[in-house]
Amino acid sequence: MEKKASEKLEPQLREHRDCLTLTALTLQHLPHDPAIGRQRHYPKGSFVWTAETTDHSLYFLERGQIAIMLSDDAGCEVIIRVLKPGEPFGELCFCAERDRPRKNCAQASVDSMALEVGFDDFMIHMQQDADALTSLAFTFCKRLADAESRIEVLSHRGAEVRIGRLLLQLAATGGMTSATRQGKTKLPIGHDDLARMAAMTRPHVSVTMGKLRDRGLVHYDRSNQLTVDVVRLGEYVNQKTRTNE
Amino acid sequence: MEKKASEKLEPQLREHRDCLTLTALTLQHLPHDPAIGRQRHYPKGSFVWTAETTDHSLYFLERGQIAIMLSDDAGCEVIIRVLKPGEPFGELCFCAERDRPRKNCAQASVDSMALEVGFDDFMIHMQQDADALTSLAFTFCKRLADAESRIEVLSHRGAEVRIGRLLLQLAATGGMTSATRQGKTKLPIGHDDLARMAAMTRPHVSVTMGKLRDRGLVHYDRSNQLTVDVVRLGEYVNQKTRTNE
DNA sequence: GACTCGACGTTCGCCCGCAAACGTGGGATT
DNA sequence: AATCCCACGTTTGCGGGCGAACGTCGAGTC
Repeated sequence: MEKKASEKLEPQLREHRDCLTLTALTLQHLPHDPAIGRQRHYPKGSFVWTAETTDHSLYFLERGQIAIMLSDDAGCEVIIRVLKPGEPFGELCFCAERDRPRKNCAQASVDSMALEVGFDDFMIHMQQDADALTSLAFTFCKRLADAESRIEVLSHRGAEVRIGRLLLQLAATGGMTSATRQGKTKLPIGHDDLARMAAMTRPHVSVTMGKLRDRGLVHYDRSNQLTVDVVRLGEYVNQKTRTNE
Repeated sequence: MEKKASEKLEPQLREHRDCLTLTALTLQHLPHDPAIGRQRHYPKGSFVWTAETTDHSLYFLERGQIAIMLSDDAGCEVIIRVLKPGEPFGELCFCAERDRPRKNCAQASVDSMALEVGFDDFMIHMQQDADALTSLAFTFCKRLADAESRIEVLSHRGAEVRIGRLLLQLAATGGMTSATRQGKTKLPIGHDDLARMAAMTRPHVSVTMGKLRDRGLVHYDRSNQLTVDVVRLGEYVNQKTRTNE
């Protein structure tokens, strides 16, 4: 019974984090061979690829931060995923895109370094290294779960629930584990990025965040990072969801 | 130049379909050993698992149709994915769910048969069969692409664009390939299911579909299945997206 | 053929998310 | 210290999506 508190909070999350640490594909699964890829530098704001890019490669982020976003006709608006160092990205198989006119694009949100690997080289290595292949499958699995979480977020039309669930998802996956206390999670993210993730306008995000802050579910101000009270926000969002359905 | 017409329409889709046919994990990748799993029967409307189910297994659909949906507190509302015979489903790794109070659930939309396989048995087989493991990775990849398409669909708030893009996605992935002509795709789906996929209300879907039908972009009536004019609908949706941004 | 059932259609009023424009404060640069 | 720049805040009018309730048509059942 000594694990009661953490079990009550997030038993599956704990298991999930262990799983990720152990099995997700990272830069370390690649052979330490300089010939395996080419190191590239991406200044802040530059694109690794855009909707117009035709050649598909794989990348492993070495330093910095890359955001995968949907490239609207009017520019890249919706953020699908944000990558941290070590993670692979790119068109991980040629299946990734359909015949739709839009594709995604990848933009460096800070100054970044990435290793570009040819798809064929990568597949050859995957077929030779069963551990790496297993890790690749788990990486896909994790991202699929993330994507389905995003689908859940976007399936809610109400602003508070939508932002609330997005914050909960970010706290569960990308959040700084170094919480001040149980259930408080810091999120290094601005309203602008939240708006692009929730497919909302930035002012509306500010209004909604203000409401959540007034209720004491999140904390932030001009000089302090966003902190989410996961437990209370979760309760509020669930109650709000129930009453609206 | 003899492939000009099809290339112009959907070059990547063709490649993608080949890719799927060749590499996606299906029932045929399992060893033909009756001890590998247990065959189960699911009557129409019954659940393979619900939000309350605690044990996680893998399933391969043998006959019928299963829908994976988000289990809202007020029941299952949003359809994430619809499976066809041969496809695997279930908690494909224990990472699938986070600490969020909601989980997904699986409901048989018609009378169905599925093979239940233990996770451990499955993983053992995956580690012994490199081809199956590669196929598993491609299956995840395909579903990740599908999920990201859904994110794109749900990121649009306008009803016509939202329904239009959903129809285009369904036509590109699940649609009957047997088109009457180039660019016309039949979709065996009702307004009710469309509403659950687009996270809209059923009446609003009917209104929106009526508008699209008036414009000649889709065709259907009380006794004829839905047919989508992929090319014209794509043009309309893109134009509509541009003017609104 | 009368019945039921399920799927599609229609209307109306409320609410809320969006757009646009402007205001405010803090931190970094000079 | 003055400046610029960026992130967050706030307001108003408007459009449209939602909810609810009801209507209509076709198909299968007996």
